[in-house]
Amino acid sequence: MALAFDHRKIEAKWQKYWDDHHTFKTNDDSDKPKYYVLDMFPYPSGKGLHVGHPEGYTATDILARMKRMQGFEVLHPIGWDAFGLPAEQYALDTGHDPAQFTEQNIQTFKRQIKSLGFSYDWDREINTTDPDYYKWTQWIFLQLYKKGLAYMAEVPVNWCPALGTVLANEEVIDGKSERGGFPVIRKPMKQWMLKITAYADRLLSDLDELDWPESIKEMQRNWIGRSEGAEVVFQVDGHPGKSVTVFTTRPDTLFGATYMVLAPEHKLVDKIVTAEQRNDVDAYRQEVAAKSDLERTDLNKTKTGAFTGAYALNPVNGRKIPIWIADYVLITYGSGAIMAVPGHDSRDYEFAQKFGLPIIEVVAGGDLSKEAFIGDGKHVNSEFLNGLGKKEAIMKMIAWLEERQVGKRKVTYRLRDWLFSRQRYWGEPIPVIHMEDGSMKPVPEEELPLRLPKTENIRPSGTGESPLANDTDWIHVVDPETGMKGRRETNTMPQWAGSSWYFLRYVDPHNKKQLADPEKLKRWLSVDLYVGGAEHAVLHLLYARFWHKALYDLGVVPTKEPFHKLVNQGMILGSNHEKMSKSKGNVVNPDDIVTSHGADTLRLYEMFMGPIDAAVAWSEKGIDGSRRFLDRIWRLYVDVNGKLSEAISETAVPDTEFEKVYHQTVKKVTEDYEAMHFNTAIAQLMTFINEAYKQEQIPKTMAEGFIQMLSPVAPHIGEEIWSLLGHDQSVEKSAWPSYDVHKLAEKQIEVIVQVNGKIRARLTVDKGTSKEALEKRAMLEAAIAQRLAGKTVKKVVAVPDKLVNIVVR
RNA sequence: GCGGGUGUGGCGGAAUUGGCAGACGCGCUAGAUUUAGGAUCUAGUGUUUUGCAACGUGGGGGUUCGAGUCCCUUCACCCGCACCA
Repeated sequence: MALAFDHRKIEAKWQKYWDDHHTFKTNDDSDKPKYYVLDMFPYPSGKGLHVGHPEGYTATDILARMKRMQGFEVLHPIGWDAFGLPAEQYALDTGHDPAQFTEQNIQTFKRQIKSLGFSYDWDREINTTDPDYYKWTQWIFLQLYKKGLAYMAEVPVNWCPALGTVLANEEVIDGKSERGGFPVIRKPMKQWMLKITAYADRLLSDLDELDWPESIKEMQRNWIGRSEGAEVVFQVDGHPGKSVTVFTTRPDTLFGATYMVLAPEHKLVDKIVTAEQRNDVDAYRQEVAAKSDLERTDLNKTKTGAFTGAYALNPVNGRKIPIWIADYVLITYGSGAIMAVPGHDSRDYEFAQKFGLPIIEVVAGGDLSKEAFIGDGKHVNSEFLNGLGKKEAIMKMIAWLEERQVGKRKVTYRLRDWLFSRQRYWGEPIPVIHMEDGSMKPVPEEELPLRLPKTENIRPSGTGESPLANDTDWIHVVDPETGMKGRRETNTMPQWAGSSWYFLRYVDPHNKKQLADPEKLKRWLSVDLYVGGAEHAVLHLLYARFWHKALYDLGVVPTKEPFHKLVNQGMILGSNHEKMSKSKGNVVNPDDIVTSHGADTLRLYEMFMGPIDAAVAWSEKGIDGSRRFLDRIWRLYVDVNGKLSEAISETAVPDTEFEKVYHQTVKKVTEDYEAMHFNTAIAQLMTFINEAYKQEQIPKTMAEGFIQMLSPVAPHIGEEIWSLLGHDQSVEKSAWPSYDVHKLAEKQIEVIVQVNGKIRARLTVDKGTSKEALEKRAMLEAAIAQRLAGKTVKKVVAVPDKLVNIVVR
């Protein structure tokens, strides 16, 4: 039996030690520089931890542990994002109480996370379903309400019949619910909205300051979807006082507008439709209403529409143009109406072709018999714009419109207000009372938290009322001041509410009086490093930025942005390179690996698999290899009797080669951890061990330095060997090793000699040997002289410490 | 369709500012040790070739003394958005 360490014993021992000694407790009052490193807190699902979780958690843990050793005061917390649909669905399906079921799941997650040895400050654990926590979620909502950022509106919403609730735009993907993949339909309903659009410009422009992956920033930019253009007002012919406002990015093409299109849901349609067209229009609107979002967009390649019989007057030349309705114009964007310029917009072109509407060229350069011309060119058929390019023409047209008050410059966003209410039980109650007289009254702040009542029937009614509507005791209230009767809001908040500010609560998790002490917020914000999955690109990460900015405006938080640096960990795929799923049978359970190989091995392997942000396939052999490396370290340090090996010696004198490798290792590992290049850092640790095996003796200081560098990745074995090295304090309390630049560099360097770019010889020279000397030495090499014989040297390139390249003919 | 990204051995992946392609690990081969091993140690391992050498970073072209790296073009795959006026 080969020597191997007993991971079960060691891991349990050190986990207990850390707990007993509160090794990772953060001190708010220390003078050290701060480092706030955060994981996206998990949603505690019934399935337990997935191998994807430890990837990001290990990455942040390595940084947290290294930074502590480097003298930082580190805030590294964890908690539970525990409200939300999946647990509730499961509870419904199985007859569980969601509160109980969630608590159970949290215990499972906690046990699993603890078994992996992460250095969280467990005294700061939070839970979004805890009334002491959601008190402040509700408090934030009230502040938004008071600022006019939370309002009720009757809007066409995304209604998901299967889930019995409405969903935000961000939660609908390809016409289906993000959770569960159920169909979603459009339905007008009165709902709570948060005015995220008021922050559209700041959410967009402040992205530039963030150290985030470019792809995530780009997704947010696209989601916000700023576009610049103009609003143009068209009078409706024969209906004095009635007008249609359109938004266009190409006001320069106004002379080419040959018809208008309203969204089928547009309010004006009923007022302007002519008697003879009414049947057509009604039939078309019915047809559209029956279509799902998916059918309206994805599947709909051919244009459809109906003529209203009415005409609008083009403000620029008074020309009468027909008004149509068509579902390629969306009621949710701009003003729900467009001016159609078929010559220079491919959608309008397609529509005009199909319905035989006129096409006029106003920008030269294309071939309108084939397709619309989108590009830039000289304007034609456009009176005062003729001869101008696109940019000047746009400016001139806007000036013209503004002068006559028939239009103006306008910026439009694709971003919609955030639909905030859910007709579900398992969420924070919205703290508002609807009074008898129709007014709304916020629940007084001193009455918060407004607790979610315990109730038997949590099934969504399906009518658009929350299950809370069944709880008559809870619902009915009487205003103590006026005696007026009222009814509580029965909708709850979406899952994204609690996660939009949780990183603030970690800073001061037990504060009874405030969301968090402003002084502490000042000390800890913003988050220095935030790691999590890319699936939250436009959900959590956009909502959290919005709330943070609103709180910034209220003076609650001291920074404009919550997360300075963001990193997305990649997905861990099954060994068949497919996404892990039960049905494919390729799921790896972290518990099994912790039992068979140990937590240190799992952590090491997940960091060694590849770059942190890449999707990499799981490999059985790979995890064996990581375990083998730890065994190899153990055998180097520990003898058969479990004592420190005799090879590790205080008096050993290292040879310069080994010394160099050590200093290189300190340099590379320190830099690579900082840059989150964990796979290459580990490769360097392996190189060091390979070299160490070749030594008769290893100086103790180097042996210690190695363990310090290993311990952020493999903390249990790190602590165990550290104590064998004679330390009675955790390795966490030691100072990070440093390297000596002078010991890194060799005095002698190998320089390659190329002839026509091909390597023909190698020279060993003193470091810093001049170009001229290198050239001379190269020419004298036998192998080189041979190749130069009978040829003409055209050019010699010499780069000191690198190479000599001789070009011959 | 639009936007972003990725293509390197049998596999996961390394390669500052253009300067020895393939670090490290897995797998494989051989040897040592062992009663035995799927344990451990040592050596080897891009392809072709007996060798010299030639070829080699998805394909094609270019810039350069020199290209995985820069430019053009093309193909494949992945992710996001998708009638946004």
